[in-house]
Amino acid sequence: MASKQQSEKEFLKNYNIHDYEVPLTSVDLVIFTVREERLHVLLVKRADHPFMGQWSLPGGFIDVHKDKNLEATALRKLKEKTGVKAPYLEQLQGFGSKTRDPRGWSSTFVYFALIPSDLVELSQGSAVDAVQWFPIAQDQPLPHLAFDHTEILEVALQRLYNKVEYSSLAAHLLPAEFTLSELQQMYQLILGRPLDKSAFRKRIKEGDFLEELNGQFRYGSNRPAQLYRLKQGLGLVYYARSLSSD
Amino acid sequence: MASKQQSEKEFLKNYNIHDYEVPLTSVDLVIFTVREERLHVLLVKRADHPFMGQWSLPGGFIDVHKDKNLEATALRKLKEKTGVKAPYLEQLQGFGSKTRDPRGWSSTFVYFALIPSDLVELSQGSAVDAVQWFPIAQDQPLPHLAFDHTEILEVALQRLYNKVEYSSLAAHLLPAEFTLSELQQMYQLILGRPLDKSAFRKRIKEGDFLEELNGQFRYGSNRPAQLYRLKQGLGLVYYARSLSSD
DNA sequence: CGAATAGTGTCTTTAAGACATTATATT
DNA sequence: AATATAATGTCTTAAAGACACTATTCG
Repeated sequence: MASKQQSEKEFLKNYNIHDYEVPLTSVDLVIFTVREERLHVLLVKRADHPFMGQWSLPGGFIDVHKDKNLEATALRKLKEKTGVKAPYLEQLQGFGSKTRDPRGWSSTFVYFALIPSDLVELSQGSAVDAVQWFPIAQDQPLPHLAFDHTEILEVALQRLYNKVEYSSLAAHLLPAEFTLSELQQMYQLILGRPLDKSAFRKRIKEGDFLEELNGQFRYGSNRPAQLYRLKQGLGLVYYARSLSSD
Repeated sequence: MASKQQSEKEFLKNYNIHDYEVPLTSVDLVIFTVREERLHVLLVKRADHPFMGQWSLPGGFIDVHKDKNLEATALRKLKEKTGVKAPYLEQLQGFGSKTRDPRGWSSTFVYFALIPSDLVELSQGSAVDAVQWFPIAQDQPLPHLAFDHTEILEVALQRLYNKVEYSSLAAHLLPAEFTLSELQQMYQLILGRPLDKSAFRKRIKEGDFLEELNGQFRYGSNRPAQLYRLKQGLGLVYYARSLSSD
């Protein structure tokens, strides 16, 4: 153990993390997409112990050589599993306890990602038998998940539902170009309730995070709909007031 | 390395975390209080390398034997430094990178605590020379902090300012019993702007997180003020609308 | 033209801001 | 009574909800 007398340089030369009992630390991801009018979450079947053969959230250990920070680990894992490079990504929360992993004290930094389904190419990673989208729906319960991943997924869903109420978050589940009606449908799908068209559009205009694609429309057997895309480099826009108050 | 053929039990018997290069993992705390009409943050002077002698946020390593989960580590550290057992405590965010600690890849789970100043008894911990409250103010810059703690503190302050706008958070900085005027002053102090008394009170009543202490008043050379306390077991109350929109 | 969805306008409702007024203690 | 702060009431404002109405394309 280091003495107080030595210099910082000397101290670092003698420092060895393996002199201490440390927790396992990993990064896990809750990746959502919407396909076929339904919210889905990405799960992987574990190829190794512990919980071999069970479904779990994608994730893994920090590579102390490759990853420069936590977000880099999350992006690396995301790309391995989905091929998506630039998703909406934010940190959800850390989870850590003595009991969540049979190997011992374990902690994980969980990230929360939204990706438009048109960008996804699922790939089989080296340590997984399978990668699969599972719909989030009452009538279709998810399989039992490894570790505390059922609880983590629940926290992620709450974050999603809440944040959609007062921010532009839902737009990140759509392809790059979309109409206001498509955006409203996305909000409705996630919130599980219809929204008033007029109020919705006033809010979006107020938020000022979309740009009109001049002269570009979505055509159908009706009046064509103006196409929009997200203004670049804006991040999320938050509203002063939540979508509904009761 | 474990083979896929063995049982989970066998696998765990042979598993050794020290076979891998793992990041350092710690828990740090941003502890706020308000004393003498000013927001303060608790800092400790580091007694050991690295950054010996520099001020830093209180924190330390997870004790894999004592701590049952991350929050337990945070509460243990908080109690060691302040004597406070049941503060307002929430997880702020994880921070982790190759460069934040000279010992190597390092990650930390940062917790955010609010404590009423009347409960605090500062104590000198074993690994610190000093524990001290520092005022948060433009005209009084904080010392240069160890690691990335300046950045972490900035994130915590933003969380504080934001959350006070739309929740009952500020009430957790007051002693157990307080008047509505005292509560309003606390909000004003943190937000740095005056609030309208009538609007403020309507909001608090709407939130319904206070209970009147029947017949108990704060006396002065004026009309006595009704005393209130937080309703127990409620957690934070969030408003549908932020305090001000411009 | 009819069907269908896009897009806008008007009135109401809700919660907050501005600000005046009343209430009740001490000195 | 004067003073000080507590507590409440009224009017206005901002943004959302309800809902009707107009616009524009295709078949």
